[in-house]
Amino acid sequence: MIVNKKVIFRLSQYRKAMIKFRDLGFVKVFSDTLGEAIGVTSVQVRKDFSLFGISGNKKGGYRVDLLIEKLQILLGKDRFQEVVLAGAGNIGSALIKYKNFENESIKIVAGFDIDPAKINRKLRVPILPMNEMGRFVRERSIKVGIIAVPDIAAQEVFDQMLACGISGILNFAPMRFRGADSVVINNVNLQIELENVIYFVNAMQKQTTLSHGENA
Amino acid sequence: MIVNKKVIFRLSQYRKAMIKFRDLGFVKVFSDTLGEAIGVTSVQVRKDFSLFGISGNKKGGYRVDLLIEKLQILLGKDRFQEVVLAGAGNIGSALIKYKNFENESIKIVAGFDIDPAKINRKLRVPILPMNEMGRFVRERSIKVGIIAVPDIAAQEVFDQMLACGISGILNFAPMRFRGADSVVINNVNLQIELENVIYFVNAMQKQTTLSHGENA
DNA sequence: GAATTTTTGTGAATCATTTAACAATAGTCC
DNA sequence: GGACTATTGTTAAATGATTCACAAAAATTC
Repeated sequence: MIVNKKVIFRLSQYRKAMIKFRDLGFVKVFSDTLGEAIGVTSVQVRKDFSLFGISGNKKGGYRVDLLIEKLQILLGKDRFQEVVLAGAGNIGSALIKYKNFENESIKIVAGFDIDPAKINRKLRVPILPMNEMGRFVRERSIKVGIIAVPDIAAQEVFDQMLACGISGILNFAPMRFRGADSVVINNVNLQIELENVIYFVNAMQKQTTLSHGENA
Repeated sequence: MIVNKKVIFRLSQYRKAMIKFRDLGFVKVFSDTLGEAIGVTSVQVRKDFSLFGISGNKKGGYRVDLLIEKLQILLGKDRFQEVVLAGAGNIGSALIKYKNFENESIKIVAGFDIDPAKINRKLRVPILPMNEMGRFVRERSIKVGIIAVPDIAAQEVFDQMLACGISGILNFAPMRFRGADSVVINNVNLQIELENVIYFVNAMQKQTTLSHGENA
């Protein structure tokens, strides 16, 4: 089955909302409640679910526990997912310290950096030299990596990750990789995200100014 | 004109690519070169440009300098954009230290936090008490804020930001805000991004396993 | 237990985005 | 300077995503 990223993104959101509902004591939930929780229509919810063979009960909605379980399995949250991180700079370190991951069965098991000053094998999440990444990843058959190195270094780190069998990457370097077919890449470009906000804020302001102008 | 987020996102990418081309000494660039640089078709590039009245020359492509200038203006990069940040935790601090912003005429002018231990007015980007945010933002007529506080605190910070005139938000808290109409919000949900990568990696692996099974 | 209500699930319709097709035109070659 | 080529800009077609409309079924009411 070919599904697009957005659908899976919504599944994650559904899951999160469902957990909130469960913690509030809900036993059942309807597609419109769930939709409202994440900002989509009830039809969207049902369409998404039908794609994965998730079904509810006419008039009875969806059972919270069963739904969560199905989403967990779909999203691979039934077991810990080990992830490595390249680049122990600002963002890299922030991610390592980011608590939410561990609650969510994602574990950054090691960071890697070229800077010898950053190496520290004693940490809960050790920071190891870049050149040990290959062996580490292969030994543990890790499949997912985070790239948080400066863009100059990113392509090389990317190549190394591919070479040692990583097939999914969360990338914070503001660039596009060569040889990126057959790998899953999610790019997070903070600068562009912020630029985007700024554009729309400015556009709104122009809009307002214009309207005022028209009234004057 | 109503444009969607993705188009503006691409404009940012075009701009970045163009700057790279300029630095490489290019004087002109064609839509297919530019498209390839960011991973879209040449038609997409021209369509996007035509939306904003950016035109090139038949057979001659686009002049690098003029194109950059137009994109700069469109994206509000012709002047510094001041931004405040709420939450000086892991991600907040990383953002404050993030060098790329300043090169790109985005300036985080202050961080705000409730934790007294984090307050430091002497820093290049001072960390101030949360309750000073309103006045600060109003005095400087800042329009864009970053939310990097834990999700429990996020709604309140959001309300405060709106109250003091902020109309665009980059949000790192994994949640949806109440009363979010008439504000631009870009959500960055690191957990979901990673979860997404994990899903597709797992899906790929299942795919492979299945195919092998079929062959056996 | 029939009628009514509520909610799911889905095929068709709409809406949005991307790609294809091609005319227009500027430059290049001979 | 006429023929040829490369590239833009745009209209139309195709594809993709979302919403509408409604049938089916379960629960509730009378």
